[in-house]
Amino acid sequence: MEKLDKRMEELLQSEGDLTEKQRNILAAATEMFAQKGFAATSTSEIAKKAGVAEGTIFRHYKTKKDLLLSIVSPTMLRMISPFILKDINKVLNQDYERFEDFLREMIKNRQAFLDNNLQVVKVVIQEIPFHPELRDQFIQHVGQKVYQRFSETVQYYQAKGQIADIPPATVLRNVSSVILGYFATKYIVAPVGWDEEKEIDELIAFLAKGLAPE
Amino acid sequence: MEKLDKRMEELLQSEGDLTEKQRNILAAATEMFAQKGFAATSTSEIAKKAGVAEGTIFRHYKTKKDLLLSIVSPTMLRMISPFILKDINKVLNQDYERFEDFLREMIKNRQAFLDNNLQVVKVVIQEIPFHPELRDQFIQHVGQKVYQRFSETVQYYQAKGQIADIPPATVLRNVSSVILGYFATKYIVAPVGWDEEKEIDELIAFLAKGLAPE
Amino acid sequence: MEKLDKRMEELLQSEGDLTEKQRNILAAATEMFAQKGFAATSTSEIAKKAGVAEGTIFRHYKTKKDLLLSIVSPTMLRMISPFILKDINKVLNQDYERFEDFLREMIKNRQAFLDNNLQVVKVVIQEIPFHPELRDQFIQHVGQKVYQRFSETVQYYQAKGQIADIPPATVLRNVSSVILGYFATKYIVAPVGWDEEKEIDELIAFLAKGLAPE
Amino acid sequence: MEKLDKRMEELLQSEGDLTEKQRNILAAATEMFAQKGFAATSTSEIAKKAGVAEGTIFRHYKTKKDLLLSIVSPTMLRMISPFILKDINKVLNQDYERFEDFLREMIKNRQAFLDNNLQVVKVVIQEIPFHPELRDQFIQHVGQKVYQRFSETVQYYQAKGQIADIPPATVLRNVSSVILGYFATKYIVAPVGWDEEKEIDELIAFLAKGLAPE
DNA sequence: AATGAATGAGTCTTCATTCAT
DNA sequence: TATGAATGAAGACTCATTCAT
Repeated sequence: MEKLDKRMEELLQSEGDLTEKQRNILAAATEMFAQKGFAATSTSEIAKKAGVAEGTIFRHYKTKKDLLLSIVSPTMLRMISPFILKDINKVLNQDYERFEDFLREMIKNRQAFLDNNLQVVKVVIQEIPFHPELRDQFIQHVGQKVYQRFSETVQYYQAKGQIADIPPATVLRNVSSVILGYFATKYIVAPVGWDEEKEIDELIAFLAKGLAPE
Repeated sequence: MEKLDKRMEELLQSEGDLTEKQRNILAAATEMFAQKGFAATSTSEIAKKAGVAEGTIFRHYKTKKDLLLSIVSPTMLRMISPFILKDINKVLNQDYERFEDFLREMIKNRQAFLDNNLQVVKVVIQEIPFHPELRDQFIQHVGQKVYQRFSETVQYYQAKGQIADIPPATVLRNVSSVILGYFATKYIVAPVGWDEEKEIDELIAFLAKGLAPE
Repeated sequence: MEKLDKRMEELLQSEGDLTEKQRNILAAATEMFAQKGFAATSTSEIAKKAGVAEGTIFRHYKTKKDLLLSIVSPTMLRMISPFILKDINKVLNQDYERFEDFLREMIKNRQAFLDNNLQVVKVVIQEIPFHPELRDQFIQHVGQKVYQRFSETVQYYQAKGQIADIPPATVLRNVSSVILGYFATKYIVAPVGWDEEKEIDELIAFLAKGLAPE
Repeated sequence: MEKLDKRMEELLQSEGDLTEKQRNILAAATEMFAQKGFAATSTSEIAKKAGVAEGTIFRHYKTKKDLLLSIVSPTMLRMISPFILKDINKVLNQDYERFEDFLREMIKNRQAFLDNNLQVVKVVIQEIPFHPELRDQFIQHVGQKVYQRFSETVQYYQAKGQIADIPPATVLRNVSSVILGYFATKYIVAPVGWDEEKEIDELIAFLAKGLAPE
């Protein structure tokens, strides 16, 4: 955990040091990767869109793949940040009387993140299938850290009799599936007349009922 | 619907006419596309793996993209086939007393399909973000046909008092999310000690409870 | 000369034996070669336009180049036929009192030929620069036979005092240049309001005056 | 005319900016195009002969066709330069008492040009039939500018009674045909014992007599 | 630090030609 | 005789990366 935190700090703080050109490169690359995919995007396109010379990209990122990792790795960390930030996590565990409240907070928090990072998240999701290291990184972080923390939370609410006696992994699976389905619908299908409040209420009700003890 | 059926027949039956070389090409391409993605797979790799000359690929598929479409389009149709085959659908609607039974049948049926078509489905899912025509095709078929048929089914069980008064679209979303999450876990995470029967039971119980009227 | 005549007969008569498919192939190839050039025309295009299978072309013509030669060689012979047909030639020499009359007959005769063979002639002219054998063939036939026959004719009219004492080669050059310029203008530039009779009269007058003794 | 001059300046001066590699590419391409034709010359051949990597060609010329145009367009302009350079033209009109003198100057001037640009001119002539844009460019420049300027000159000498009352277009046609025939003989047939002075004298005499009033 | 010209391996695709049917 | 599937070499062009300036 110490090591992870350190690496995360490095990654996240490193973005403070970026020159404007570097930021342009990252922004351009993210946009193109999200749109056409990593493999179908050429470094010359990125350079053009970023307004820099092609050589400049390779001064900052040794290879094209390096550029991808520089985008994807910190994002993956930020995706799961609520689960690895100890302080916040403690709060989560104890601040919310009911599992529903915890869920609602979680959704709101991640929603805010998505609103600001839609493209990068798209890149992460789209590229994971093609890059084993990314997959490993993802499994290691999400599967390990998130599962661990989430389990504790679930057990907490199970102890309070709010969740049925189901394996925490199954709870995690169902909760994530439903929330992901919600986000996917909102951000990809983008239906007209989408009533956010009502949708979230229904979603939480569905989850709570489905997970409640008989 | 007639037109769709016809096109489907064409697509699906066309696979009967395939020469052995064509089948090799499709198999090799599917495998590589699933593994490395369309854009990162070269036609020379495909040719080598298929045991044919590179030129042979282009005799059968005008472009590399054409080859992708020849893999993906029929698969998309087969993915949703239970929803567009009138007869099966009727059966589904009426044969199952309880919504749970309908769900169980559905899951079994699609599971069998996945068991035989895992790779192609992987290609479909992975490539959709990068090819607008695929997305359109998908939305048109799934969003239209599946939604429509599924809605009828949902309303049928709502009338029987087994499903709460939720918009069918929301029911569809939650059901698909949970089932997809189940498949994703099974096929991607592939956890050790996976007890299929028990998982399906839990999954159906979760859905049924979550969707049941208060 | 005997050999030439024989080869010519072979070439020209051989066209009688052609099957319909062969004729289609020759016609299609001629059209495409005239339009896009030999090197830029593919055998598959020719096959398609001729309505035959690609293999069929190679059954009749061993190589693509062979097909070109089958078009070009007989045409080259027909282009210069008035000079190698002994009988006609004799007539030419003696039937026309004045050089002008000879020229007029010549132009009319070649014009008729061009009207029927414009495309093939186009191919001949366009491809000669790229195929040394064609150039050689051309020089041998035109440079040898035509020059020889035309020289006799010129000398005949020089003896009659109608042409100045210029080397026959120079006369040939100027006469051909002017006639070619005339045809080029007519067939390529194709100016509106082209009065054929008047143009020919002027052309002959120009040549006659230019070549006349002081 | 202003626009043309500008474009010409651009085209011609642009050749000053060429790097050595670019010059090598142009030289190699010209040589190969002249010898085998545009369509039959591969970019890899050009690269090899120019001593550069194949990619380098495409850094300077977006397509192979672009490379052709970069060779052909400025050459076409230089071919007709005596007719579009106002100052020279004025001189031509007035410096020469007799049409013969004008012709002699013209021939000498163009001969010098040909001596230095034989290959490029070959390319222009050989490729025009296959590239409509080239043909259009040629017709527009030669047909328009040259015809116009030459007409004025012809009318000048007609007014002086040196040329018969023939349409200037016809004069232009005959003069160009004969001069082209002269150049073709000199550069293509390249006969032994060619006496340049004598040939030009005869040629001019032929033209002058042929065009003189009765 | 930034450039952009240069590279050559690699891309998709087309080609002329062959051969089993 | 005619077909058209199959070939693999070659085509034009693009790519990620390097390096001298």
